[in-house]
Amino acid sequence: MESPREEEEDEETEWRSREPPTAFSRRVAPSCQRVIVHLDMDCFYAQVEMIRNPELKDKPLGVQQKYLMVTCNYVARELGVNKCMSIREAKEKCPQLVLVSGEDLTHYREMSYRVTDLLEEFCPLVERLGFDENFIDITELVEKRLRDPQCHRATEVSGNVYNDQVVDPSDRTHQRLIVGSHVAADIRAAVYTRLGMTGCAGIASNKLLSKLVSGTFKPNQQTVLLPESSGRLISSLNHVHKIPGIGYKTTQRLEALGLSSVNALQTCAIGILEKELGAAVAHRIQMLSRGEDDSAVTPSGPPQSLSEEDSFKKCSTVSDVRTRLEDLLRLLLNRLSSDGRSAHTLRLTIRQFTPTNKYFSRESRQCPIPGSVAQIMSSGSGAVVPVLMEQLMKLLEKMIDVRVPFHLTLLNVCFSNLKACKTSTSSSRRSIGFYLTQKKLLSGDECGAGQAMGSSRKTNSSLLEPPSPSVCPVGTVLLPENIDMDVFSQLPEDIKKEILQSPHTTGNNKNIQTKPSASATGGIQNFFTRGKMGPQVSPTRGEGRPQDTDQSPLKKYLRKDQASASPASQPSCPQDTEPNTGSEMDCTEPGDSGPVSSLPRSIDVNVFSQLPSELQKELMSEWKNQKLTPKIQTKKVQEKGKTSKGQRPGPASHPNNLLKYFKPS
DNA sequence: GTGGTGTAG
DNA sequence: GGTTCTACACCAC
Repeated sequence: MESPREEEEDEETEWRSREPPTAFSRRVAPSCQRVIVHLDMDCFYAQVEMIRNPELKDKPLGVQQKYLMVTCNYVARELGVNKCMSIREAKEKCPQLVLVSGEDLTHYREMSYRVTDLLEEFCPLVERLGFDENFIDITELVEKRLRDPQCHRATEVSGNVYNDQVVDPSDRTHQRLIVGSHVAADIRAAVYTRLGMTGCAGIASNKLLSKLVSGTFKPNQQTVLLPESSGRLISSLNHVHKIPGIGYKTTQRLEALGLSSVNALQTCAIGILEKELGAAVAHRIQMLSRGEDDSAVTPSGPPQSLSEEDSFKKCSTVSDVRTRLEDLLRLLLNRLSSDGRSAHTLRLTIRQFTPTNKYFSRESRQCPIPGSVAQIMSSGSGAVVPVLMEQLMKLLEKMIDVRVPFHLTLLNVCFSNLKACKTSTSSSRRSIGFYLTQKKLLSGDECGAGQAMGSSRKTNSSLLEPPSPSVCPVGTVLLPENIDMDVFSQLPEDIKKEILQSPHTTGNNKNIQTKPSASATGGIQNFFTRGKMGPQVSPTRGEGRPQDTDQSPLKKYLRKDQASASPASQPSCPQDTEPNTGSEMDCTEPGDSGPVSSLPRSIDVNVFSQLPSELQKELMSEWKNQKLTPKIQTKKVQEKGKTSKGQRPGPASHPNNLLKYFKPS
């Protein structure tokens, strides 16, 4: 279920769309004409565990996270165990309870997306709600079946009818829901036969009602709600808190107004609600209390952020924090690599323990990840770990002073602002390549298009449109569509000029200016040149502008420690023989050199091996020939390069290489 | 873009 | 309001 605010916005949009239609108005069928399925997998984590280990099927099974049993199978439920019980209580009630650890969500996440993927085979309008629930708007599918003369027209509902209401096959709305129930049955059958998972479905005319009705017959059943019974369903909720979309805080405020029953909320004067909650929320929740919900089923697409977290009794030393953060980070990097996109924002969230407050609420700090770093990250290389660790520790120090005693009870590391990344070798079905065409807009902020990162569902659809530089206001960058602004902004000025002068830049060059974005001004330099954390901060060598070729971000990432020819025997980071601006970042992971035998010693084999093979070949060729004759190059840039003024350091002499790392078109 | 808040499973 | 590990949206700034 979407948050109330989003749905308010939807409502507003809907309302506007009822005005005389224009080319842009989005006409949505009246809610009674829609057919929405809510699919809720039965005790999802437990089912996944039983599929992984069929021996558990007939045993009472609980899934444990820390000291909590987050879910259990129906065998356990029959023995008195409930989800969210403490482990101790569950064991008391059911000594034979089998417990499996559910802290690693990998398998659940995978199955969750497999379910969503399968649903998308039926219909594109699938919205995820957590790992185990999906909304599917099957209106089109139902209409198609109703129009199809070949299709046998069912007169009976498949599954249960809420309130035992008698269906009227001559009623058009009933017909839709009858057909919808058969579609839902087909969907559930497919989920079972192909994935081995069972679940409950609710079929109704909107998301709210479909969700409410899906739980009325459990497990592994489905229920249709006919419109005449919606009042009864909504009234069956004995408290406003039971209405999806009204959470704890809103409930508190409603109770302060003396409103705890659904009926009280339905009949409350809107002015009173507006005064307490604001007009938008007031309107929204009163609609919900009446069973009305016009919000659209919005396809979720791939996740917009990836995070890993861990909670614990106490973490109070820097070294402990580092260990925990690094564990989380490595997990996250693996996931990012599988995902196939690059992350452009890094966030650290903590929860502090204070004696007075017991649990301090979460707080977080985030920072941008420069494009070039992001590219390396998504390659799956562990080489970025030290760099990111340093950033995480900096973020931590923005929240707490590590020199005085501290007590953390939770750490969360999050990658967000995920963008398509052509260099990915991922074949993941959820990878961005699955969703996007090869065409991609310049990122929204650079275009001034105002595409908030938080609303990338909309961004996703925008990405399917051809690039339209015309939307960029004057004064913004008009770069070739295959150029990553993040990377571009970090280049030396002379290289920027060279690129912009190349015939690739079809726009008006006079308009071109680099955006003084965070990534441009502080981004990569901050990432690479600040010393170690807090009390141990060491003066950095060569802080500031890179001095030579190897100080470019990419070269720095590629360069391995000079002394680590035998990585396994060299766990620490020895001194670099070259000027080093990168603090810890040059301390790369031990790599497997594999067949790559003729790399220059300064190159990290592990990182090298993650590069696209095309680029590997190119680099090898260059190193071998010691000259600039790569097979694949950004020709026009190189041509321009020949005419550019004077010698410039580093990347400028390899503009083609660097350009390979710019975002794909 | 950032950080807090609220909601959800 | 508390107990896990997420994920998303909104909004003020």
